[in-house]
Amino acid sequence: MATIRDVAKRAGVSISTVSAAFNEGRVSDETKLRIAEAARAVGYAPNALAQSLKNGRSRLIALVPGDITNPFFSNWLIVVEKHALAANRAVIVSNSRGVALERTALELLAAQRVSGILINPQGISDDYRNYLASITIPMVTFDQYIEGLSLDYVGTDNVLASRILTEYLLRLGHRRIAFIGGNPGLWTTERRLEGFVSAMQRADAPIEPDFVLFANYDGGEAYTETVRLLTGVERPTAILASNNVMALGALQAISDLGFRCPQDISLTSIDDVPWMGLVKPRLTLAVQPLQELAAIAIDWLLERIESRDQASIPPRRMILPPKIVLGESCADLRA
Amino acid sequence: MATIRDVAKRAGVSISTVSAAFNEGRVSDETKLRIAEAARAVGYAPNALAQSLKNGRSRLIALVPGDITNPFFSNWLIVVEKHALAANRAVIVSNSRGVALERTALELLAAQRVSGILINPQGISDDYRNYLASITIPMVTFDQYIEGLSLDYVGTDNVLASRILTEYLLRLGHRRIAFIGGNPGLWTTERRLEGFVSAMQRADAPIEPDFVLFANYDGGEAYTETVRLLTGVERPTAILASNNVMALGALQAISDLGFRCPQDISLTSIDDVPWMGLVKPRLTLAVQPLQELAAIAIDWLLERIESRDQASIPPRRMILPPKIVLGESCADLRA
DNA sequence: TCGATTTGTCGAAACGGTTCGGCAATCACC
DNA sequence: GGTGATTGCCGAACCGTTTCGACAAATCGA
Repeated sequence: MATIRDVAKRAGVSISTVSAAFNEGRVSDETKLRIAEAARAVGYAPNALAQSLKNGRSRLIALVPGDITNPFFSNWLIVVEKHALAANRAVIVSNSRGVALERTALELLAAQRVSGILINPQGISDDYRNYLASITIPMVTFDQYIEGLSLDYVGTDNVLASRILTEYLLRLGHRRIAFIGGNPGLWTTERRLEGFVSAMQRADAPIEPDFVLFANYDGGEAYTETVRLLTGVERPTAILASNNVMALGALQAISDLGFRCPQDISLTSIDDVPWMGLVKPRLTLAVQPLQELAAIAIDWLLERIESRDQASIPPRRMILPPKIVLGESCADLRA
Repeated sequence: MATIRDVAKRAGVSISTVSAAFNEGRVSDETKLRIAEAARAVGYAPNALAQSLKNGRSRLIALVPGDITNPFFSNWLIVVEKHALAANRAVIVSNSRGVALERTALELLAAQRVSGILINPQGISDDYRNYLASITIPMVTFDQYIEGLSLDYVGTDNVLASRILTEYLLRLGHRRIAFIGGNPGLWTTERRLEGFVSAMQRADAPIEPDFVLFANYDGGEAYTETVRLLTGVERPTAILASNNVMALGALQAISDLGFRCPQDISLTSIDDVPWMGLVKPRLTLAVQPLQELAAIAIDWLLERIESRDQASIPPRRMILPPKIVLGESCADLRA
């Protein structure tokens, strides 16, 4: 690979002049031209490694999603990448699937001196929180909020999302509603549960302990839990699944057991579902405003990265309301 | 951030000894211990940038998929990441969506001196081929094969995949079969078309020119094309879509126009479909052996990266047969 | 016309590691 | 006890950039 020295030699100038020519240094137009020509001739492209080492920071932005196979996260990548590319930065993805890997991923990214991190933090231990706090790289968290950390956060109003869905079911006459949550202790899980509980309580609808389940945001586990729910003595009339893959798992269980949705059981969920139009029945959903969230997150991150003193920017929070999409998955029991 | 010098000072040794201690240099156990302690005390972690600069190559592996939102590719990432992590390397994803970005992505990766590239190359111009050939970084191509390049390649037997599906339809009595291809000129598109054509010819079934369409591996375009197909004077009795998202687009069109699948029109496709069990009817598919392909690709790449002289390894090709999954999306016309 | 600025270029010192040759001190062997 | 190999550590050079101070030449103002 050609280096700056090769270019300098060929153009008959010093390496500092070449460097100045590539950045906005003071170089005469004539010399600039000669250097550009020489660079092309030897096939020179600056070594990003050396640049980053010198600058103390690379041009890489890291995205640490929980599960890249979930379209929610892969679409985050699309948005983030578009913005990053516009700022002449590349995106490095470290899929963390599981908390153990999350720590490893962060250490690797820190070693790479990435310029910023966009993370969906799934860890909940104090240890992990302390580790996050110790990272000095600009960071924006999304989806999962970690309390007590002074980090930027963007996310959806999860309480609102599940409250709206629950109230919708209640309005349709449902009283026996089951809730399938994600991982206990996670911010989104707890908030979505909170919205469900508050709506139920306000309507004086009883919350059956057996009807509150946790399936770790996993489709397979949601399937199992739903099977149990539907084969129990007393069945719910509706299920609120707190994310897309769990909703699909639940729907699969409903279908496999020979139940019909919504005639036998209603289903509603948070998050968009891939190819929703093809899933029968079309689900009623509280969809996260993914495009907006991701755009804000990456913009905030870039702002931190480019600011002289990022510590001077106070931690910000942006919480957007979900968009409600009506489908045909909820039966009207008032008839 | 603490540097190797800080550690050296605290441990009372030279920096070369610290370096030796961290690699497999000759250092006494006692000194090693002291250094480890000092490193912990100052919070030292090697700067990957400096290491890479010195070694001339980073510990990053790049994955350049066509479209990360397609589960086919995001699952590639899962497999690749697992293997890479085991080899203590991180994966950087540069989603190339479109050919223009592909070139940019590669240039960025080259500047980062990534140690290897796993690419699904969508470009087809001579220019692009020449550019690929000029890259000296170890590289393995997958899915799309570029002729005339001495690069490793792993992929599915695309001719076989569409031939099997076509023959299956023919056996069920279909004669008027439509083919929806991806981007004209792309390897997978052409091979899948080839399999379709050869099966049709062998069965003496006529290939209607209007029944061979290209929708650029895009669900929306497939939708449009299918609408045109179904509103034409003479409708096909079956459609072979050459990837998952186009199949879903076609199915959506079928459903939106009020046709029933498979009673009114049969549908089959290549690639797995996310949450296939929930898409009604379940599709008959030729599924690519993704896990195996990705594992081979990353293993080959790691082998190249770790070999002293990667040019000495001749280019290899691995083509695996698809797995056929029977659904209920194809009607038997012989009845 | 002369001193003060500005302009264009250069050399050298970093950034944070790795690596290699050198050099005592220790060990093995006869 | 002398020779040769081994062990454990060090200093210095280097990877490919950026940046800063120095400096000659050109330009400017009065």
